Amino acid sequence: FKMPGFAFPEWAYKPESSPGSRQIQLWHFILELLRKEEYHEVIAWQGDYGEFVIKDPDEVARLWGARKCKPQMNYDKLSRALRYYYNKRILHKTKGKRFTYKFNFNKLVLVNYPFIDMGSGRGVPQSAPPVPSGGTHFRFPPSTPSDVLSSSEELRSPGMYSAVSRRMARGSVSDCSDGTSTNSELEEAGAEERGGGGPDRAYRGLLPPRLPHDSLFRVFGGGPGGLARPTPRVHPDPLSPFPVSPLPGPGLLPPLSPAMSMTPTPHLPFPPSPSLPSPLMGSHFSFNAEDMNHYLQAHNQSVYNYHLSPRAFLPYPNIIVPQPHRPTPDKPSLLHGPPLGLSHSLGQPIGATDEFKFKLQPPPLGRKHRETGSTPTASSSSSSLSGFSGSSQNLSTPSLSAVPPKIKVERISDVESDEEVEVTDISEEDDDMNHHDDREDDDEGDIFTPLTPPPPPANGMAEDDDDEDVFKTPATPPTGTMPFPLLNLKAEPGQGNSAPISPGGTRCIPLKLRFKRRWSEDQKTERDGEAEDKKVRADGEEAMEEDQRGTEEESMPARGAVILGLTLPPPPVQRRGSSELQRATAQLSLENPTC
DNA sequence: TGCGGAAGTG
DNA sequence: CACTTCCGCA
Repeated sequence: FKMPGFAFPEWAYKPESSPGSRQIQLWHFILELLRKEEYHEVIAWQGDYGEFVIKDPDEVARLWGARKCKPQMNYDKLSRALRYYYNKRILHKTKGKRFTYKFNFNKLVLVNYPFIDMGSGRGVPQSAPPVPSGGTHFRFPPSTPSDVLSSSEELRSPGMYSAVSRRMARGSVSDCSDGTSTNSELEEAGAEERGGGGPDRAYRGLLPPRLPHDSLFRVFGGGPGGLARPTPRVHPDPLSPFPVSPLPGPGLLPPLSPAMSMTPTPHLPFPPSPSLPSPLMGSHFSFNAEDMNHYLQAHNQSVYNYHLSPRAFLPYPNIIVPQPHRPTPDKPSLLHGPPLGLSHSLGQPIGATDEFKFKLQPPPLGRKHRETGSTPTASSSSSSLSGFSGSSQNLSTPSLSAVPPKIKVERISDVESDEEVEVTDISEEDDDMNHHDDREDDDEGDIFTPLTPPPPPANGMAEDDDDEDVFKTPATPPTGTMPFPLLNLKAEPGQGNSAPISPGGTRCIPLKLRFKRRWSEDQKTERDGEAEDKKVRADGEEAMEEDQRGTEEESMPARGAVILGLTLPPPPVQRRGSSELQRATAQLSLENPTC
């Protein structure tokens, strides 16, 4: 079935791109620590899905400092870095719990990181060893739209660790030998062995216990065809074939639906486990055979995915993010036109496809811009954003005009990218992207809603969907950018089949905007005051964001991570790559012994 | 404790 | 870019 086709651009495979190669990023590091039992004493999953607690801040800081060769590192600094992730939407703070943060895995994130096991916490002793294979590494999608565009050349950041997994198993979290003993510990310690239990472990590692794999699977299942894929990317990139699953594991599963094959769903349709116990830690997840299977499958998928770097997707419109499985496909299309075209290809029932954008950050503001405006504070009011030099185009900045009273506007300039980004960011937006259109947007709310797990039975899901948004694919870039890809998209080369939807249009933006507005409105209503207080980022968005936060915190969790699926592109595939990749990645691993 | 601006770094 | 460093505010 499908897989074969996945091809990604070469660059996607380049080691350089991989996360590993680049400097390790804090969140990668955190994830690594979390996956190792050895470190459970210092940091561990706890609570909701992506929630983790830094039990020993100083130690974590040390480890981090060691890794980065920054002996001066301390929790204060490390925490600043973590805070920095808030804007990127990689993390957020779990209020009320000390040293507790939470990954915004909800959706996409996992694309590359399918394996992450977050949560093992509860039910299992924290230590549940991650599956050996599952490496967690991967990278988020950082790119900004612009990047994407530019990417034509290659990508820079993509990366994924993955391959390494096996190696990883061993661990190498830290490396620099700074002397801290920890390092050594890391390496060996682990091991997974612990034993425990049988199967559990296995999957445990892979996913968070609760994740809704189901959804994933479902997604996959869906469709028919897989296919979707193939749009040919316009890009020059050579596609490299995706590696076939390298993993030895369970093997691939045929089951995956073709279309989705890669695509994981972004968010789960519903909360992972139906039973969410209390939000607090308690949850237990049960492991059922089914679950196991799911995990396994997931795993498999991940395999496929794992190498991908988000960026890779960018170019490809094909990628889709699976949406909740809604049976109805329609929606998807609805959404936007297909700017990219993309995705939708899914063909699957799923309707939703989204693209996701990788960029995490919204436009948090431009740092630099401040300069200009400098009037930092003051600005506000009047500020009209003046100047941004750069791009500023201003597009519309609709809202700007209305700047609320305290808003900070920071940069709006980026316009293009920013916008999208922003939009995307907003978490809920996915929906937008997806389409959502009509119906409920609530979803969003729902999504976040605590408990609300709508347990949709099987496919249901409908509504909710989206969730997070954090990472989306690149959809259309703002300006119409959709450069090549899009266009091409449509074009699908031969593949054609798939996409029922017509690719072509632009879809996203408008929607997004819409959503935003909605959100904004809604939320604003609710919160109003607050949101504004904070800063507003650019226009309306803020509202959303904030909303999210609030809601997210608690509720979000449910959705699990998502994995995105991607459909892959074309054909070209060749597979060569996998092994190479792995190899490369393997090396990358975390180690850097030498500082 | 946690937040986030600002400046600086490679 | 992704932090790191420093710092004031809460």
